[in-house]
Amino acid sequence: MSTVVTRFAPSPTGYLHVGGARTALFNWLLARHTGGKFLLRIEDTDLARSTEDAVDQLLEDLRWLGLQWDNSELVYQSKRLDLYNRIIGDLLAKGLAYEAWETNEELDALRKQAEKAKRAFIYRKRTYTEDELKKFRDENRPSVVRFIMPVKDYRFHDVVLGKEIVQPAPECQDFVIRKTDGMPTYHFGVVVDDAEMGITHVLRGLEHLKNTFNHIALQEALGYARPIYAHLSVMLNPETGEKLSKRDRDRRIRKRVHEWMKSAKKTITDLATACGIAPDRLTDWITTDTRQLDLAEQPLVMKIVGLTEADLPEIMIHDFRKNGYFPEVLNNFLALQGWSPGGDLEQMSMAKMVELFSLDRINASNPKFNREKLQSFNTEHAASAGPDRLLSGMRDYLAANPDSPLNIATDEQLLKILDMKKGLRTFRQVDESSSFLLMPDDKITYAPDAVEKVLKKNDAQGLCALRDLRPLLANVTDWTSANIEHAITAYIEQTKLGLGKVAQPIRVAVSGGTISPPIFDSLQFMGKDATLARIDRCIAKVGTPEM
RNA sequence: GCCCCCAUCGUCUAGUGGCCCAGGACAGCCGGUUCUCAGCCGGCGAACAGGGGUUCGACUCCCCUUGGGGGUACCA
Repeated sequence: MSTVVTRFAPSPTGYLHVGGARTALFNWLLARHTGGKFLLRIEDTDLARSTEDAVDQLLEDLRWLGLQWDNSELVYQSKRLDLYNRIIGDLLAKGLAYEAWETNEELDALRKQAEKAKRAFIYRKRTYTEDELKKFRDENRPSVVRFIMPVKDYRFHDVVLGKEIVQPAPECQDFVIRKTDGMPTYHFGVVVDDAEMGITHVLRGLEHLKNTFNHIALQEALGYARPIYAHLSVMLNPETGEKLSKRDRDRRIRKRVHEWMKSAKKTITDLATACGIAPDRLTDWITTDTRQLDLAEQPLVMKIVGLTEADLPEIMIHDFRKNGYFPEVLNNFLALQGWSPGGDLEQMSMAKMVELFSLDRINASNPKFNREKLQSFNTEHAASAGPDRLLSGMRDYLAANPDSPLNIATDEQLLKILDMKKGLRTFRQVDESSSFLLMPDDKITYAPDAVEKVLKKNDAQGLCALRDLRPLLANVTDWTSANIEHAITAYIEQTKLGLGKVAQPIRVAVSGGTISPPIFDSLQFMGKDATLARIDRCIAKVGTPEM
């Protein structure tokens, strides 16, 4: 009985994305379920795209999710070139691989030609003439190393698909194993490292299905054991129906910018001046679909066109953290994208998932990622979580959102706010609806539509109520929620106004908007002086002379 | 173009030939509760893509069509 060894092998090109996180989760679950090991390897063979920052972000996200890996020393492919070169040298010496000199342009031309002839492009070993070889060397043309893929049928059993996948002999081709820059290709790196690390189960995205044949051929040539393969479905964006991608956020902003220009009758130049980004840069971005705003530019543009963080689709794990989800809920939800324990069970702890996880209950069809259900899970989890978990969750959210006014709150204050916001969906929602409680007075801005609707409408009825209420509240000696309620209820009975007609003006005066925790509790939280000061300030700012 | 994978309510799914005129969850709709947002309570509508087989019997097995997705790199 050999133990299970799984791995997650991301390439460090940015924050961890949901698809990757699900792959990591499944590998982690399998390892934990079987008492095996879960290893982490960094596939940084693409020199142009890999960064050290990205590695840090990746590790941070994985830790946040609680997917702890078991290798104390991270495996970086970029640090293993000696090993790869030794093996490639052997392959070359044995005549199982060879150098090839075609340029990208030549290969492109061949591919186009094949497509025109309606057949697949297959690369097989070419013999170069002595003259050609001399010419290549003379002009110092860089070469790649290609593996001679033995021409035969390849087959393997896939656990998720539950069947044998076959590649017929005519589709075999000699693929590149070392690039001109001296780095191994993905195919070569995975095969060598999976074998070296003793990986027994490879769970990875479906986009790798056809790569598996290359990997098998290499394993056979190198005398490696074949791991068990399980290819996971790809998660789809419900809006586009395509693979979830980091680009989706940019798309959303782009769409909104178009709407904004149309409805507000603005141009891209207006946008550029408003957000302080060079007009050329923005024009280039808006006219070229493949261009993306970088992380620093996004918020500037979003602010102008009226988009908030919460409006963008979360794609990166970091986005979910910033938007105030529990990591355990995200894991639970991600697990359900393609796996089910069977029956009606959906909401589970990590421990329960570990207990119930099994490969043969993984689905092969591609799920569309549906945020509403995730939100609902988060809501229910928050409702059943104890104060400690809520507080630590809130603290974690605040750490990811250093600009929130709630960062100055004490634990006691946070606990009170959390208690007032029972029924919360996300921590961001708590933040957005409660941060006025801890903001300095002069940071409160009054939302124009709230002022209009709640204070000024009907001959400024709301504002009048505020003026009436001001002395009544000043008379409350013991400033508790219950006493405040008494005072206000008395006023309601006397004036025959509904509670809504009175509570809303106070809410606007105190928070600037129409959303807050229950109003009496909010006033108690702020204290008498702060409450009266805000009411005065509101009357002064909003009150009209003719009143 | 070529190769491959997939197919149950709008979405995620349960269902492994009779337990299913198909169950759950989210979303939706209707009603109730409430000072706002949320929440909560009660109710409703909603699917086996189509066509052939196999079988006493198909959501479940096979084939075709259609639809969706992925790959087609010196990216992983």
